[in-house]
Amino acid sequence: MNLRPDQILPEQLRSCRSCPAAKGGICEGLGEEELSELSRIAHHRTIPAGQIIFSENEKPEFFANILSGTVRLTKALADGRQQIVGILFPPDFLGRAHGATNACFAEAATEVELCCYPAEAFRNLMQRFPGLEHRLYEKTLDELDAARDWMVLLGRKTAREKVASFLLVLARRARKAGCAVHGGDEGVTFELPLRRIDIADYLGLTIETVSRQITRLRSEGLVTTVGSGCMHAPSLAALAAAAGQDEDDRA
Amino acid sequence: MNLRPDQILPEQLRSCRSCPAAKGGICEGLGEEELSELSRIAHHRTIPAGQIIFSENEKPEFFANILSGTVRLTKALADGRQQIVGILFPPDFLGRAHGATNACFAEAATEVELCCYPAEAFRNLMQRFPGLEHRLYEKTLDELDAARDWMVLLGRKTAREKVASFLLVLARRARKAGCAVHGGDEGVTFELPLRRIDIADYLGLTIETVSRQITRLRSEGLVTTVGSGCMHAPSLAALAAAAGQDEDDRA
DNA sequence: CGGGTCATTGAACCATATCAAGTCCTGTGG
DNA sequence: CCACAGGACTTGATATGGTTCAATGACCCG
Repeated sequence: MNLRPDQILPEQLRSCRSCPAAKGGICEGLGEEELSELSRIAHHRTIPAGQIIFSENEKPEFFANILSGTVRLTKALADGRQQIVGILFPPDFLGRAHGATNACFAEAATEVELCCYPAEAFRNLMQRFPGLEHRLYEKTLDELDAARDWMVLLGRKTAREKVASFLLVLARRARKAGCAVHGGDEGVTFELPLRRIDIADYLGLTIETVSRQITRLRSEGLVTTVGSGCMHAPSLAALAAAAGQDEDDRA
Repeated sequence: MNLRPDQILPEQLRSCRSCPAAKGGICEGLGEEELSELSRIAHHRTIPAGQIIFSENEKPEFFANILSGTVRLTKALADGRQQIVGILFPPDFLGRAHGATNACFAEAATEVELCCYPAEAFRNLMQRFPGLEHRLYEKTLDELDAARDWMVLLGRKTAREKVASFLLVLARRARKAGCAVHGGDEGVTFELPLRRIDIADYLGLTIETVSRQITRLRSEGLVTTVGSGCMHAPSLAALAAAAGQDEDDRA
């Protein structure tokens, strides 16, 4: 299965052109040379739902772009209490590009497709191409902003606001993905890529409380259930109000 | 007061050599040229306790190294609820080096000394010197780790564990600053740079709960009060246990 | 149809918030 | 030096939002 570079390269580069993670991913804006070198060390991998992608305190073996699916980043206390500290969607980057060990667990919340780069080779490329490191830095700043928004949620929001905030994040993502340009406040239908237990671990609640609050938001007409694993929000503005959001906050 | 570069440079560079933020700061490991260019655009500033250093959603005018004092980064909900999303000490870097606006408020928790760089000039230097951006990226990754550790605290820890965790952070910092190499678990004396209200906003609690938990930890012998604004922890291991820490966790 | 997982609902409890006094500092002016 | 004013902190009593424990319901897959 080991192809020589000249055999594998054209195929890989072709796939880069149609990559779902090209827009917004770390590859965006890279030059021909960077992209070609990146594609040379890349390989795709599919990971079934529920599987651990890498573990905390482990030496990282690879970094990856997420091509499809949802990844949850978790940390746990000694007695088993868990907190989800990040959710990654395409075209997010997975892995801590510097440092000796992973800072948290990464698990496939759904089936996940990755475009993986061996750690050693990727770090070499980063040293050679400041533009690549620059893209990663920007992505990390965005992750830091998201983490801090979540700290506000965890520390200061009520259960209802927490659940509404979570649904709002999903709804906004879905709207952006559907790239609806209409500025109005029309409804959005979106998938729930997480089970109740994951939502609870993300929001610092119990599954029972999450369930009750979803029921409540439903009874208030802020969301409706569309079959299993799918919801519809008639008004993002109303949902944002329930989330205690700072108006224009994009989180 | 405007000096020509050849006049200001030697003085500035000399002060860089004895800079309290040199060890661990972004300047560490930079070459002569980088350092000299950085020093050329730098100016020092002292900010009294309680003053806002910059505001959320504002275009950043400068970035800075913290030379002394404590800075709190805060976010607020529309109705006034507040959450501290980060605490910065020397030699941390203050500011979001990319992006159009500040992501949160920065306030001087104590009197603060800064080494400021005008935003525009600093970003130019970053483009020219990948090594500088690399240092900043590493620092940002550390901040992200810290933010995620704090998410676990906010989402999953009890009030007692939260307060113990906070005191543990301060104690570990003080120990490291005193650079005690003795591996044993001796006591540490440290300052409390935050008032109760700040501690509460950092831990997602009320001041009353913070006060009660400190009283409780004191009565349990885990800490003692040393005058005003100073505490002593006889055993970091015991404090870590009360913090529900993952043993070797350095946060 | 049966067994498993996931989600919902109900009832009781408890940790933390809230409301309300008090106490301890610290600086200031007489 | 004392009196006292204001802020920061502590302590107490009560309320409550969210957890816990337990049962039930919905769905999927074999």
